[in-house]
Amino acid sequence: MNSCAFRGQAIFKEAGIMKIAEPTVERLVLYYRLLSQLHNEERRVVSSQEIGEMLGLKASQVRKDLSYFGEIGKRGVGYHVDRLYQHISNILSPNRVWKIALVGVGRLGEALLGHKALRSDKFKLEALFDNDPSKVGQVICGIPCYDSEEMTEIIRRKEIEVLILTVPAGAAQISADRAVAAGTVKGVLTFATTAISVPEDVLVYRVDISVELEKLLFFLKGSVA
Amino acid sequence: MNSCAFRGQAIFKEAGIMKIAEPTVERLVLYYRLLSQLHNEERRVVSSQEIGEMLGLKASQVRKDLSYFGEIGKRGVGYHVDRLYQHISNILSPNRVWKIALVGVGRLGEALLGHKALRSDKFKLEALFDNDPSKVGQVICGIPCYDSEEMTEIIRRKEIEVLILTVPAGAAQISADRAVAAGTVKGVLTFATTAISVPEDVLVYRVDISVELEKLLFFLKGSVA
DNA sequence: AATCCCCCGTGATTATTATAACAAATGATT
DNA sequence: AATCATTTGTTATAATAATCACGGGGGATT
Ligand SMILES: NC(=O)c1ccc[n+]([C@@H]2O[C@H](COP(=O)([O-])OP(=O)(O)OC[C@H]3O[C@@H](n4cnc5c(N)ncnc54)[C@H](O)[C@@H]3O)[C@@H](O)[C@H]2O)c1
Ligand SMILES: NC(=O)c1ccc[n+]([C@@H]2O[C@H](COP(=O)([O-])OP(=O)(O)OC[C@H]3O[C@@H](n4cnc5c(N)ncnc54)[C@H](O)[C@@H]3O)[C@@H](O)[C@H]2O)c1
Repeated sequence: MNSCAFRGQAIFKEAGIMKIAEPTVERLVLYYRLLSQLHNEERRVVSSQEIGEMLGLKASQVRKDLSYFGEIGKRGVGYHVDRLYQHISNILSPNRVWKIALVGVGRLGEALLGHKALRSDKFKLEALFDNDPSKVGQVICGIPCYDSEEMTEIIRRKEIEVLILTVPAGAAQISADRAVAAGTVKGVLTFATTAISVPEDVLVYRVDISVELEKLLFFLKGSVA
Repeated sequence: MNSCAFRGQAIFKEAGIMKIAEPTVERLVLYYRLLSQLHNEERRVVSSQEIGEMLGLKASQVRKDLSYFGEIGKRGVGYHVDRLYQHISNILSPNRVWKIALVGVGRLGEALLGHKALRSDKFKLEALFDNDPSKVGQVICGIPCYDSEEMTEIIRRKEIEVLILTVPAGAAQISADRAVAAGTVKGVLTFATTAISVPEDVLVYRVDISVELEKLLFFLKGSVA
């Protein structure tokens, strides 16, 4: 089963190629988490209605998302928890273990290092980079920290494919440039509060905490008298 | 100028009520940051084309977003940097200084505390909450940390309106419940990797780092051979 | 086995968001 | 002043995403 980035409702394509919309992938991860929980609770079946209530989604949305991958539920009954869990797990599982690196071992970088989000069997964190002499050369959370000046060379040598950027805004572009120059980087997850420009074939995802807070406050302004 | 949360393209309403789509608000924050930078560089004018190039957006998107708030640009010329900066600042500025609290002073909570995202004149961080005895009673980054058992009472007394949730997933719902019980909370920004359920009139924004990483990996799988 | 209520899968519809296209305005140039 | 190259504001259109609505299994119950 192949898949690729796509803006639009998920559709089956003749050639066996499946294109899944980003909002659907996001919800698949939520379904996966929920199923994991239900699995642990030894729950046997669950309906789209129930999934929707637990995640704050419409039942029809849940059914549509799940139906993109074949008829996995049972009419009149619901979805078999373990089967659906395994199914979504297959969909989300990568076809390889990605090699990743984190640039900027500051407050946020260290928080990430300590968190389970970076302990996944989908990737292996192979290197850290920083320009702070007190960090370079250290082994932090079991991962060696290198000088960011050597980034291009080390990323190329280690064949790092994914970059997590937790450097200050001013260092984001130069860090991205150094990493991309290695030629191995396929994707970047950036937390910097600035836009970065990379070659077209590098996929960038941005997590912008300040923006989310601003949006919350903006819409609060309108909803409250 | 009033505004409220709304799913759909921004429209002027007769009554002077303006409804702005969330994607537009998100980009407004990006425009604001960029304008701040251009302002510091003493740039005088900028075109929608240039803004778009710097932020990775189409010029037509930029013009559309900016036009919701009246004719602020000058045809044949572009947008006057300082004027647009001030204008967006007005749009984004709250009609009050929000009182906020942060629950869960762990790795992520502390990273946020140290970051400028929580040093804004749009809100005042009034309280921290944790259930770790080594944190309760301390003053962390200048903010007092209270026992999470006392949350309802303290939030009510301090009239906290916005909550930042950085507790483990298992503590997210109980924390939200305790806070909401105070009756003063209007909005929540949660980083927990779980859904929380709150009354309809409480606005929830979620930042889910693991989900973003999962999405990146999923779409990498499809884009790479 | 007939009846009933349940609940999935899916095509149709609606809602939302992005892009394109162009008239109108602006300042520069001749 | 007329012409021209620009660049906005805005309407029209396209693209994307969510929801509805219903056909059709599925199993329990009588
Ligand atoms: N901390 C937060 O809660 C938070 C919230 C929102 C956004 N962010 C964003 O995340 C990023 C990191 O924030 P932070 O709070 O961890 O900052 P920080 O200052 O604590 O850490 C930044 C790290 O990057 C390193 N660094 C600086 N320049 C570098 C370079 N050229 N190459 C390699 N490393 C370099 C520094 O030595 C430091 O270790 C920033 O862009 C920030 O805007 C952070
Ligand atoms: N650290 C990260 O980079 C990261 C990444 C993605 C998601 N998250 C999410 O953010 C949240 C916090 O993560 P973290 O890494 O900071 O965890 P952490 O364990 O470092 O911190 C959690 C804090 O919450 C406190 N706490 C626990 N139960 C509490 C309760 N009932 N009331 C009040 N406080 C309580 C703990 O004492 C601790 O100080 C989690 O939901 C996590 O999934 C964190």
